[in-house]
Amino acid sequence: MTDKREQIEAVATAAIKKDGLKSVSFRTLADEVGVKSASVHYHFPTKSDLALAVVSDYTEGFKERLADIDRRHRSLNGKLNAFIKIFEDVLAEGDLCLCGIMASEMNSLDVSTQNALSRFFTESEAWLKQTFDNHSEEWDTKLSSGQLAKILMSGLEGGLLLDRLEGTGSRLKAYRALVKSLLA
Amino acid sequence: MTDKREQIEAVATAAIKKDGLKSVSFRTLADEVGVKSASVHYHFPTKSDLALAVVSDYTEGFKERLADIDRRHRSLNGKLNAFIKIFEDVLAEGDLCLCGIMASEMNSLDVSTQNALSRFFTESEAWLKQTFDNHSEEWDTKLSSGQLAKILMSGLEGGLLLDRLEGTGSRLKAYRALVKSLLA
DNA sequence: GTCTATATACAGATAGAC
DNA sequence: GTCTATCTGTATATAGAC
Repeated sequence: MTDKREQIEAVATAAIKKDGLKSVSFRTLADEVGVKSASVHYHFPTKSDLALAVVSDYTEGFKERLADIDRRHRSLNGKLNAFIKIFEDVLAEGDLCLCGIMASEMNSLDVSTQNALSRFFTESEAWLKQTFDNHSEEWDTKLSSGQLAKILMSGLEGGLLLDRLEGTGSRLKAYRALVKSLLA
Repeated sequence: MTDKREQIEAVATAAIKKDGLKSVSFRTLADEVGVKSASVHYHFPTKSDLALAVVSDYTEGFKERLADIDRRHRSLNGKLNAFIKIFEDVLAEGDLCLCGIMASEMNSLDVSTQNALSRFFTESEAWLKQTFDNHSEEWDTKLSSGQLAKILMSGLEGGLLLDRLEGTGSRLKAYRALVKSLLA
């Protein structure tokens, strides 16, 4: 069995992706990993500690997936579609992006967690921008690589949010079409 | 002074746009309108009743703004930029779209409220699609009007969510640039 | 590291007086 | 329509034994 602290984080992450940090309690976490709530407080003294740990881990995992994409795909088309597939996989689970749903709870998070969330989005956009820059001969539009990065990141976060309401993936599909229309 | 029920709804709407329905309690609502929580329960027996009322009102108000746009603007460019400005105004208040933030709380809402949220998005997208169709000679892209509608609605919801984290409006600005690039 | 037990606060909701 | 009072459940968090 994995380390208890990691187990708690994993259960918390899964729950937050479904319904946000507010819906997660030390009691429910404790029940799911088979301990008492005081033990969860041992690993994460306050809820803020848990929030920051979960966001940091999620960001690290996301960056690993981006590194995977860089390893596995050579074309801009391949890379962008693999990026979109990350969101489609989240949707298929009935989840949201952990950082997206926590962004909607911004006003009840402490500043360090807010900053960690900001970093998730700016770093993801930085990867997208770099990807466009590295493949400048494969796309053609009046928009800059930085604008395209922001459009894609925002659009996929929003598309996930809206698509989950109905279970269909029509908005994420529309973003696949947008990407296709940008390619030379 | 306005009707108490409307006053409660207004205060609830403002609070939800900041931090979601979960952060709103009958007690805080009561305090803000100067009554006791039991009186709030008189107007809205359960929290679900309040949620549905607030979403319905918000949708109605949003549709009035769309009708205003149709009255005030003749070009596709003017209409789309006015549409984006709705989101920029929400951002300037430090708020989110009420239906966007409640979509992130989907799993703790009852089905009728979930359906009302779905309707908000599909009707907004329907207005966008119709707007593109009514101005077919003013834009030029391989994408369909329906795809453009979904891309814009998702992107603006997501852009608002991400931009609010930092206070800047860079993602919404990128969507202004995207719209510009679509126009013939 | 995990437990029992508890402090304190706040949530949604209702009964019944006025 | 609004009030006081209360029920019941749950939240974060901590003290102290093992």
